[in-house]
Amino acid sequence: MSQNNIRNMDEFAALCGISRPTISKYFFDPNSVRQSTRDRIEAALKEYDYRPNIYAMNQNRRLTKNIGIVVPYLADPFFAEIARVIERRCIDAGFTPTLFSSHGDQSQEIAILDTLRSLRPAGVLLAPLGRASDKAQIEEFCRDVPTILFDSNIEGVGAAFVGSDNFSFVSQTVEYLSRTGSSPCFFEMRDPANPNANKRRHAYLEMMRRLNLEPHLVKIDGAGWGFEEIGRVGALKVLKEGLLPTDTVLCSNDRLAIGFLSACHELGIRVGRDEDCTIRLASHDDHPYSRFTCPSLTTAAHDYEAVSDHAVETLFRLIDAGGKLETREETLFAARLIMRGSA
Amino acid sequence: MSQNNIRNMDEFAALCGISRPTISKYFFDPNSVRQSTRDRIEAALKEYDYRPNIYAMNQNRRLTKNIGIVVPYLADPFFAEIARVIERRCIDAGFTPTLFSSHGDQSQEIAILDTLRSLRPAGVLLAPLGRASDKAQIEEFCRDVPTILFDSNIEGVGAAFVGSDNFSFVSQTVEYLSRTGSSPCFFEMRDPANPNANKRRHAYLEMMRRLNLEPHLVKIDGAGWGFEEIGRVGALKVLKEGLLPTDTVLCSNDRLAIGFLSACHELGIRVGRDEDCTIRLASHDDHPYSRFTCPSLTTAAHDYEAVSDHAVETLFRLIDAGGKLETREETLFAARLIMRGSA
DNA sequence: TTCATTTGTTTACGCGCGTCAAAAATATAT
DNA sequence: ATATATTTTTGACGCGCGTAAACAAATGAA
Repeated sequence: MSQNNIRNMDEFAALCGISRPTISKYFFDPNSVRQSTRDRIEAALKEYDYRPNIYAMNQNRRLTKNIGIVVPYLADPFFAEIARVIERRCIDAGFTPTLFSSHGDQSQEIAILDTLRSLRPAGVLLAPLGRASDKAQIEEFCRDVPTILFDSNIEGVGAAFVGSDNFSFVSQTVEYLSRTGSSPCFFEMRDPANPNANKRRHAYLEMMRRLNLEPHLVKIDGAGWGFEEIGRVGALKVLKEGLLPTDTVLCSNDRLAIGFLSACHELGIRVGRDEDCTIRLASHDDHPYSRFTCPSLTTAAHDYEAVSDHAVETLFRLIDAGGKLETREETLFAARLIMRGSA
Repeated sequence: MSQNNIRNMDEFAALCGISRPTISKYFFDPNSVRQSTRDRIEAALKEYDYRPNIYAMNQNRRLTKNIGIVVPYLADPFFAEIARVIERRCIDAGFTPTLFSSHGDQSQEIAILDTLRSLRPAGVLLAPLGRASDKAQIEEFCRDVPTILFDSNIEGVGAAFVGSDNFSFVSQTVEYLSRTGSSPCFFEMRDPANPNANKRRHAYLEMMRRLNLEPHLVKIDGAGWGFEEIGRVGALKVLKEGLLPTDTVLCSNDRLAIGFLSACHELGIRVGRDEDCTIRLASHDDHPYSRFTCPSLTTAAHDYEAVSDHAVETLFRLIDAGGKLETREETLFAARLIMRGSA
């Protein structure tokens, strides 16, 4: 690769022997020029190592190739993992994804939307904070920027929602636990930040009703995104005070369950399905660490790939359609029960 | 806030009653204009909600206000956490941070550097992959872009390095374990991806020499960034085959230890310092989950805040100095021993 | 008041690229 | 070969802002 310092597209076009508007077209969409032309450009690209100035490009383009990815809490490996998959898909499709984390904080989420506005992205994949979100602000943002919501839904907001089917999660765990032992109580935060938590509670109640079993909700205190600690403290209290109505516990999510397991260990309570165990524990999400807890967690797994893929594909359709979809689609993917040591 | 659609800085300047060059100055540095002028601009800003076009801004600025943050593996909450702190500091200082994860992959790390070049950032905070990094490429990048390395050092590359003092980590754990029970063997990957792992091994050997104890290295197979699984499989093998030379194990890092604990649980081996336990286990990093393992992990904690703060401060100094520091600084922060249930 | 210093204004140019319209060149089909 | 469709070229303008120089105004101390 020769070390020619090419300053701008004009110079590169001259070296290619191709006009600048054609080069410009190529960089917006390599398929928009004839194959022979494309080959010549790409040959020159290899030789001269020119890259267009992204700022000058984006200043005048109707539509940038940027895509914003917003997750509520990146220190949760679940979101890190889903962000990774989404990022990959965007890059493969020729877009430039930028990752943002709200870090569990409303003002940060709003600040991110503000930043995203001035980035003028082609589209945004947004997993809202949930209850903590400023819904009016998100709604306004979605009116201006083509946005797909994922993970956590806000009714009527955004062009589509892609997530997991909470009933599928809970029905499988409840059915499994009830069939293989005593029926579960439901362990959750009193004021869950995430709307999925509410859906899971309803699913639990509905499943227990269908199975003709008595439901028990165990609600613990705590706020914020430190779910493990909230689960641990809540479990300690419940266990010490003997408030657990059954010997089978279904946690709303894996991170609470991780805290629950920690509390059990502290108190010398054995968890699992062996004879010497006094509690069975299951939960939902198939968090990346749930395989490594002691005992490993029986849980219901998200279809990460399906959610990521469908969210991205929907966004691409939305972008192609010019930012508007006829109807707001809601797509939910079923869970897969993962049986491990804890129940 | 009136809904005046302000198209550009000219219009906003007119509404302010202030010339455009002054407005331009203000947006580059609000302190560069007189207080009374600043007040007038900010009053107008409140009223009219104008935001300059970032693409037009960055196209012509000598220096953008962008800062790149690159971590090797974002699904590791350790990096997510440090990235969060760094991000915050950059925003507070008036910069626009952008977060990238190499996802444990060399080609992605190179692609990120490529992207960063065209972003023309004021500076970059880079935590390299380590052994998997293409050092020549990173070196070349650092020649062009003001860069601070953190977490994982590459000798002589970048304007400075900020990280943790591995000897401080290992000396404290080795000393503690030796003092309170039998001396530890060192459990690690055969070919660690991260240079810190090598430093920790050397520190272990050196400490054992100083304490006049016989060192034992237990090396396990495995590649990639799935440390928990590598640790679990490695521990299963070592435990089943009775290859453990002592009943006290010091893991190179917490994620391996999490896998080790998982293996112990599978085999019914109790870990901790109680009388009925057969193994003591400790490690390094104070991973966000190490508090919630069963038993909770005795470990040596990074000074997250200190590392983040110093890395950011060094970068700001570097930017102020025009991208060059007289000498390449290496700053290492000591660890803090966290005694928990596992040892 | 006077003068030096800081701060803001005016005017003008340029950055690198998107985009448009009309003309020219090339490819494809008949 | 001719006609038609597709692609590229030419030439030109504009985007929104950074920046520079010369000048004017405000400030502040003596």
